[in-house]
Amino acid sequence: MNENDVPAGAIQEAERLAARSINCEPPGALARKLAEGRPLRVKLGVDPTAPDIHLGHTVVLQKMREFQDAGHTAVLIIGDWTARVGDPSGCSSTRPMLSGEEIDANAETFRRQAFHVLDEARTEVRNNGEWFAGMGLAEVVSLASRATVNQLLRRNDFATRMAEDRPLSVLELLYPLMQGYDSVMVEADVELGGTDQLFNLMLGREVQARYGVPTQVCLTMPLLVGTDGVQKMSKSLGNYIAVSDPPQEQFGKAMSISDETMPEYFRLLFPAEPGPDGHPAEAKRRLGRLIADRFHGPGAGEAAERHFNIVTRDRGAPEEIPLVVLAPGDPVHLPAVLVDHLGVASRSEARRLIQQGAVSLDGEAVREADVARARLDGAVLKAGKRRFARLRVTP
RNA sequence: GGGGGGAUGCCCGAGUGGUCAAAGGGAGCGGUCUGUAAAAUCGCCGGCUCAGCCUACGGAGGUUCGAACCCUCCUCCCCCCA
Repeated sequence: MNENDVPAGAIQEAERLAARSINCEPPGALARKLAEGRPLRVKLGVDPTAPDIHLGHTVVLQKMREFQDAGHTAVLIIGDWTARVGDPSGCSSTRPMLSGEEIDANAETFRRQAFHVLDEARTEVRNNGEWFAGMGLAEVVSLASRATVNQLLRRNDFATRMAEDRPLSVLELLYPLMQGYDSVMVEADVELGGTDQLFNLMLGREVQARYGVPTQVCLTMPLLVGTDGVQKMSKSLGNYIAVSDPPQEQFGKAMSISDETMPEYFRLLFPAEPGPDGHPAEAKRRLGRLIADRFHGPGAGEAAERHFNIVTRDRGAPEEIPLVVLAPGDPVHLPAVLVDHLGVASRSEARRLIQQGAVSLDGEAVREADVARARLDGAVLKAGKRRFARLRVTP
C-alpha cells in the first residue's frame, strides 16, 4: 500500500496508539498495518528472571492493554527458554542463568500479576520453550544464518564490550536472534518493549524478513525511573513499587518519590488522569491513592492514606496491629521478639535499635533488652518507624 | 603455549605480620529537620542474652607466640606476548 493510500482514520489511530512512545519504527508502518482493518497481533516478550512485576513493567503492559481495548490481539511471550540464556540488555556483563524451577515459578507469578493490567480473556500467552525446547542443531544453524555478526555488533553495549575487550558470549549474541524468532513464530505485527529493547525489536524485523514473513512495527516505551529518582525502576536496585506490594506500602513509596520524578509517574502510569498540580505533597497523595486503587481495588487508596496519616504523619499506632502471643519466660528478651515477630534482621540489629531508642512500648522508649513480663501484656511494641505488634502474655 | 596482575564486609575500595570486625565512599537503618520531597545534620551499620565470645578478608593446607597480610597447592577473573 502506498503512503498516500493510507486513510486518515488509520493515521490518527496510529498516532493515538503510539502516544507516549519513544520509538514507533519504521515511520508510517503502524498506520499501514491498521489500514488493513484486521486485529493486529501485538507481542510483548518477558523474561521470567524477576519474580515480581513492578510499575516499570506496567508502563509497557498498559500500552498493550490499549491495543487490546482497540480490538487487537495481545500475545504475551514468557521467555522461559530464553531466560536460560540471560538477556544482556543494559548489562555490562553476562547474567547468570536460572534454574528451571526458578523460571517456572517466576513465570507463573508474572502471568498472574500481568493480568492486573491486561485483559486475560483477550491475551494469548505463549512460552517460547514451545518452539525452542525441541529445536535441533540444523534449525539453530538455520536461524543463525538469518543475521550477520556485523548487524549484531551494531548494538551499543555489544560494541562497547568488544571495544573494551570485555567478554561477550556467543550465547548473548544469539539472544536477539531468538527474540526475533519468537516474532516469526507468533506472526507479530507489532512488538512492544522498553526503549532499551529497540535494538532487539528492530533485529526482529530483520529475522522476520529473512524468514519471508511480514515484518513487525517496533514500539518502545520510556523506562520508568525508580523511587530513587535516578536509575530505572528495577527489582535488583530495590527502587521499585511492586504490583503485589500491600496498598499501604505502595502509598508510602509513592510519597517518598522526589518532586522532580513525580510528574513522570503521572504521565506514564495515569495518562488519562489530570497531571500533578498544587502542592507536590498533595499530588503525591493522589498518586499514591491511584496506585493503590489500581492494584487493590477502589477504596484501597483511601484506606492506605488513612493508615499513612496515622502511622507516618501522626506517628501513632495503626488501626490493625498483628497480635503476638509471647512464649513463656520472664523476663522477656526483646531482641528475640523483635526478630521473630517484627521483621528485624538479627538480634544484634534489634539491640542496636533499642540502644538508639527506636524501640518503644506503648509509646515509651525501651532502654534494656530484657523486660519484665508483667509490663508487656496488652502493650504495643514498636520498632523503628512502622513495625508494630500488640503483645499478649500466655496465661 | 609464555609472561604479568587480581579475588577484602550488601556494592565500590584501602590495608601487605600484631594496635584489624578491617580506613574511606555508596547503599541501608535509627535520630534531628520536614511534605516519608530535596538539601542538611548526628549516630548505627558481621553474629551471639554482648565489658566477653564466635565467625570473617576466593578455597585447602603450611610458616609463626600471632596472618587479610608470608609460603604451597587449587578455583575463578583480567592484562600483555605468541
